[in-house]
Amino acid sequence: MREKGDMDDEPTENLPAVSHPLASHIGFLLRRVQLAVFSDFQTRTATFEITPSEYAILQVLHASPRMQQNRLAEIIGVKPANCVVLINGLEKRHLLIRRAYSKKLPQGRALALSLTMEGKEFLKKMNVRVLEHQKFLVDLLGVRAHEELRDHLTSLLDQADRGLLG
Amino acid sequence: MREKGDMDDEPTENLPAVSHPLASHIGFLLRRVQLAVFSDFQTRTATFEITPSEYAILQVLHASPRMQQNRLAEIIGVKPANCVVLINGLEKRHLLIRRAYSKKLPQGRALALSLTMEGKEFLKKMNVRVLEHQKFLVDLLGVRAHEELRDHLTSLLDQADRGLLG
DNA sequence: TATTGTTATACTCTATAACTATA
DNA sequence: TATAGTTATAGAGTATAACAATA
Repeated sequence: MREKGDMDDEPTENLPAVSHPLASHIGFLLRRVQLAVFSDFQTRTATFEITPSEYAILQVLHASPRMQQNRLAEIIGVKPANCVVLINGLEKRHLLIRRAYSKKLPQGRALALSLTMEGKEFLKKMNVRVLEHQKFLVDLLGVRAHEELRDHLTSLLDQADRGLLG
Repeated sequence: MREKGDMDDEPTENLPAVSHPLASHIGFLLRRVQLAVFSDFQTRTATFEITPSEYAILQVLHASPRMQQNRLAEIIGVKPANCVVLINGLEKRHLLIRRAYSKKLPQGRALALSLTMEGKEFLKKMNVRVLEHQKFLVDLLGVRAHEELRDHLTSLLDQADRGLLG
């Protein structure tokens, strides 16, 4: 039965976003949540004037020094061409160095990337804020849910890297 | 103890991406997974020539006809100014219509957005592919993990909307 | 006059192709 | 000559401010 107010040009009542059909779309949720999480990251690390992608570079090079650019680009999910610009900026700030390999494995024009001492100290200071950011997410979700979220995202990412997705 | 091969200019061995410190960064995982999931969505719906954001608009308007643009923009997480362009394109394709409210609630220049019959049929056909996309994700993760992922993302999104994040 | 929608614009991110440099 | 890196450029997505239209 229709109520008296149910007229054709009446606007839809305001509803919380969660009640919409998009609420069950993983892709939609991923996009919204990613923007929010990045925003929190950026806010907490604003004084370091660094983007999430640049942070990813420093973090990967800290764990795996003397890495090639192409391999680094693959890991952080950025095209080699775009990675160049990021690395240029970090090199100008003396946070990392490019060195030619003198021998061994790589072919062609391969360069080895490593953090400078300055870069390591920078990363150490920045990680204080990044850990606060991560702790904030854990506190919001709870330890268990945070682990589940991380594991499920990792599972999807692994399968995407194996070509089962995308 | 250091092995004989442990020289200073030797490159780091190749490792699966998952072994990197970024593997526990929710923000990093969200970005990578979102790109992969969107890519699968785009591939499966390529023939409809529609972006995820445009799909979100159609889906929301189907569930909530006569919605205002500002409210729609808020729900799909796009600035009103950018939403205009998306709506223009969908209107030119006759998938939705803009109508002025003749009376009642809204103030100012408010317009009511609704799907056309063509828009509803378009969405119905497209949803066949979108459901395949969603089923693919469920199959990859398993029903239980998919639900957990959705719930955790929703939880984070709700708290972000309440200003606790970002 | 407050609210809603629109335009214009700029900035970032991402994608592609063509080009350079090195083992 | 195959591999790695670089340049240039184009296209999305996003953000902001100024402006126009309507109750």
